[in-house]
Amino acid sequence: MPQITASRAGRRDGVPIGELSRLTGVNIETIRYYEKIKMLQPPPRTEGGRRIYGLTDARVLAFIRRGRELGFGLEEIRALLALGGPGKASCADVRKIAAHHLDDIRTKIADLRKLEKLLATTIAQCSGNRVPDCPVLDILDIRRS
Amino acid sequence: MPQITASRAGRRDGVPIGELSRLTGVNIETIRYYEKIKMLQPPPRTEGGRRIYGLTDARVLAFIRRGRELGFGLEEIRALLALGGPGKASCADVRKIAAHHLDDIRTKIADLRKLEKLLATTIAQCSGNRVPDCPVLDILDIRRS
DNA sequence: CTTGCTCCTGTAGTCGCTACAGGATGCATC
DNA sequence: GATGCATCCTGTAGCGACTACAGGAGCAAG
Repeated sequence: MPQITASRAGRRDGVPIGELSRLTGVNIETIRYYEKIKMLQPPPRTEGGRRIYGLTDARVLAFIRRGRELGFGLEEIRALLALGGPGKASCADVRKIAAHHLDDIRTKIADLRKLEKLLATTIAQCSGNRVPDCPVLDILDIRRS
Repeated sequence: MPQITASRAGRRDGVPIGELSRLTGVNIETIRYYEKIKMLQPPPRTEGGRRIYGLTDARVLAFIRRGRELGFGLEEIRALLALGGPGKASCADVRKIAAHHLDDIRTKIADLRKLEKLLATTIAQCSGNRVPDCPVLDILDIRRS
């Protein structure tokens, strides 16, 4: 079998941090940061002290990255990893986290939409001339709004 | 006469920081923070060293607060204050800052809407049962997405 | 004069990174 | 085997916009 005689966790040919960074699109410093805050397990090292990563690390890191892209906080992602991890995931728990996050997103969208409308109509009223009463400053100023 | 001979800038009856905080809805620590980063002029002090604020401070602070509520960054607000300040404001400049900010808001809304759709449809597919393949974990996992 | 509130300065923590400084390692080439 | 250069290491400080102390001083009422 060409399969692996691993030192620890099924890992031969590891990649150094720079290549993991390229593979996953996550910055090198960010990877080390994730290790520091325990989002990632500390990988084994070379004799010289350099980190060596395997497939599992790449997948976990990609998972984290995707979660961040979806706007999850690191703590939420940590929870999702724990749920998805040792196979004992209850889908309902995962769903709960995601649903909560969806609520947050919807609230943010609603807030931003209000802002957008207010700003857009205000800017539309602004001629761009040098006018003593600027509508944009007006909505900012308590005296008039 | 019980009246006060104002020390500096036409200011009688000043209020202490706690009252300014109540008046404007801005946290005390935040007010001091604004002073430190020079969003606010350092106010005069009592003999004992306590800050005394006047009307102008309250208006500026309210302006900043409103700007923050509208999602402007402190640097943008600083610029707006400078423009609106000594009466020499060109409305076009104000408009430019606001329009740029509006662009940002619209971009954020668009991004969040994409996220919302993706998450919402994914969560909808989730039964909540203990299923080996959780759709929510699936979109996070590189293997399937 | 004591109680209790407000206020003071200064520092450190939040979140999720990013950007150094000042070295050590590893690999290819001569 | 020496050299050069890319990559890596640790540790610390910075970003934005605050918030949260710690440890002390001021001040008004009873």
